[in-house]
Amino acid sequence: MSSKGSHDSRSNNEEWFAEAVSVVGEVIGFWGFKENHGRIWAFLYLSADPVSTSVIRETLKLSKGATSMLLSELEEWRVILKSTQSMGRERTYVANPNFIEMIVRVMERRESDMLDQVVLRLNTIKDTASTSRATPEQIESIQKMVDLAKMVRQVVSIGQKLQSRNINKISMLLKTIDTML
Amino acid sequence: MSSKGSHDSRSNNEEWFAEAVSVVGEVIGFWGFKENHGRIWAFLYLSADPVSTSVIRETLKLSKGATSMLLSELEEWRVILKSTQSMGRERTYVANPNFIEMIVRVMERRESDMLDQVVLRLNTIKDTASTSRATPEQIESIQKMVDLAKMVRQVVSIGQKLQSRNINKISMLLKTIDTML
DNA sequence: GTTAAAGTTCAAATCAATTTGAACTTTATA
DNA sequence: TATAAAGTTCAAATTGATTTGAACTTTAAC
Repeated sequence: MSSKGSHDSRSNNEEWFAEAVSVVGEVIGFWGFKENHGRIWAFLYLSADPVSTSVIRETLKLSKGATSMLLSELEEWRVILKSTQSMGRERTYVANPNFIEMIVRVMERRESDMLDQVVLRLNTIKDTASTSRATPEQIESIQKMVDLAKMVRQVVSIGQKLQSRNINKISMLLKTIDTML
Repeated sequence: MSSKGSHDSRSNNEEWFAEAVSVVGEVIGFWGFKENHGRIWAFLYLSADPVSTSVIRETLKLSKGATSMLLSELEEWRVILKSTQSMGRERTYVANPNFIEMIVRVMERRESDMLDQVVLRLNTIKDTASTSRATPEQIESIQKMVDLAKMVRQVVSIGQKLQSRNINKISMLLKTIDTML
């Protein structure tokens, strides 16, 4: 009766599976996204085959509305992908397996506009301050904040370039940098 | 009447000053801390002299309780420092001017425990999965998540080492890395 | 083109994070 | 050491984020 699809019956109802989904959810939640973004991604990442919307919804105990919104956000960010094969008339999804790409793309999207805006606003503030009775120290402080915002932007842009590389290569690069310091 | 201290009467009631405090608050809030942590830090950073608790409270429109809690958190993180000189019987504070130290210290504190726990939990999950009917692909997926968590830890540790250096040096390092890619 | 299942939207409900303020403790000066 | 101002604590209130589900739109099988 319960073995309609191939997913209920496999590992996704095991203890370790639920725990893994939960850990990833917590981490993603900690890092400023919704816990359920992480849970969905982890569920798909640990599933061998594409998973249908209803299986996601039922396994993770989400409402129809939440499932729809979360899936379209994740897809927009390319953290998950629509699979070509579909179960009946439902869509199915797979995880984008490239961790770095996923993290960086989402970070980039979130931070870039914000950082650009901050630089703009701080520059305007600096101009206004210059024509007011701000001290040179205050102008300098604002400039330092501009510099920091620009530096963070630089880090994000490096992250972008790292996208295509795998974790081992990046780890090696990081070790090299570490010994340079 | 209102010129008891030296702070009301200076630039902290100017438009650009309020705007700067607000921008920093938004950024800090965006980056997972409380907006008021950022507002207090910015206020102190842009003030020439140590600022008393009551001036902070009144300028930023915070309650007594909130002010107390926010200040002790910021101080615990060494984002701000108690000044030796005090206004009457009140404490006064100054900003820790080292941006990088501030950001990295707080990041480090927030992420480190979490990452260690994640690595631990994922390793436990991997063990359990191995003795269950998890596929080799699933075990490998979990291993990749462990590797990622460890890599992020590495990044945090590099950040720690960058602490003492200034923004220009780091910017140059980042440009070097960027061209290496 | 009907129809029924899947997907979307968004206002209301729920849940979580932050702030308040009154009661309390600590501290400094008289 | 008495006292009054500063600082702390934490339960309740507020504010903000997330989720739900009912009404709606889209899609694809017939």
